[in-house]
Amino acid sequence: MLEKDDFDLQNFLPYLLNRAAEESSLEFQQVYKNKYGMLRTEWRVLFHLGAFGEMTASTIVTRARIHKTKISRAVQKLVEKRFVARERSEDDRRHEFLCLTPLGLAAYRDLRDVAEEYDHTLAAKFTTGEIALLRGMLRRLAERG
Amino acid sequence: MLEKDDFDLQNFLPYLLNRAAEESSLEFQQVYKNKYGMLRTEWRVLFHLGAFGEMTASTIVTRARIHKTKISRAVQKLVEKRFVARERSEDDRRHEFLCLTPLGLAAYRDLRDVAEEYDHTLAAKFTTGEIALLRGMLRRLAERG
DNA sequence: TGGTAATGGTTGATTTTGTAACTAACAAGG
DNA sequence: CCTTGTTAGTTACAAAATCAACCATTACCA
Repeated sequence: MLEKDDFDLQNFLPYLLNRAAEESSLEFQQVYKNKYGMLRTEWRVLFHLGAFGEMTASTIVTRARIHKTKISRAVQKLVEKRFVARERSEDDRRHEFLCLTPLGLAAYRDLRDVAEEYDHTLAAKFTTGEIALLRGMLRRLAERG
Repeated sequence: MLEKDDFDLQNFLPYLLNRAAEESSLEFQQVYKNKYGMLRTEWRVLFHLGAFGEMTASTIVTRARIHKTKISRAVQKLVEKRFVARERSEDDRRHEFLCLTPLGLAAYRDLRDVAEEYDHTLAAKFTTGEIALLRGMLRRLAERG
């Protein structure tokens, strides 16, 4: 009934990945939450627009693999906060281009700097080679499939 | 306004870790969801009890780093499903020991086998040495602090 | 003892998410 | 043109997560 067994939960990759992701996101999460009242999806949208420039919501859906309802609501919030502006395409009135406002750009740049520093802190726990390998492996694991 | 910049979002560790975690958990999630109607926290509690044996809710809180209200509700669900039995300690009546029922043990063993196979599939994308290094790095990233 | 704090766990109110159904705009074939 | 199908994005309602306040029990200590 209260048996014990040798399955190595601590090494089960999905569990390990989730735990590492949660733990390593905690501090950075506090920053965009406390400083800008943003949720994770909002942060991701902001960063996509900041890093890659103007794009539509459905492009973000594809690139970030986030469900369209989450994106839709995140964009609404960001528009309310005046971080993002939307503009309907004249060619195809279904498309809506999103881009950062000056206010959104300032927030993005601020958070980008925090993110870069945060990334360095995490990376400092390992050697350069290890970190490069880790990023490569994570990218492969993140591929759809 | 619609500026572009060179911040490498795709290599930002917290983002990469989250994406890899989400992607690599997807399929396994379907299994415990469709087969046993379990949520992620329920699965985690089940696996903790299965892999490490009888323990209290607060021990799981500490080990798995999940908030106590989530654990509390997950345990309720598992008890309803007759997967887990609870028993108050005589020594200290605040403590409540949790353990798997025979039904819960069967579910655990079934899912453990699926998990092991799933883990092998993920690991097969890399060399043995790479995977060992990855697990080690993830464990370090998952440590609190 | 008795008062205060700490621990283990639950509950309730609010926020966020997930699922599915929906509107609007366009495309393509007849 | 008109039906049917597809794409972009929103909305409604149910499910789940979060946060704070809450018991009950035990520990500490004046």
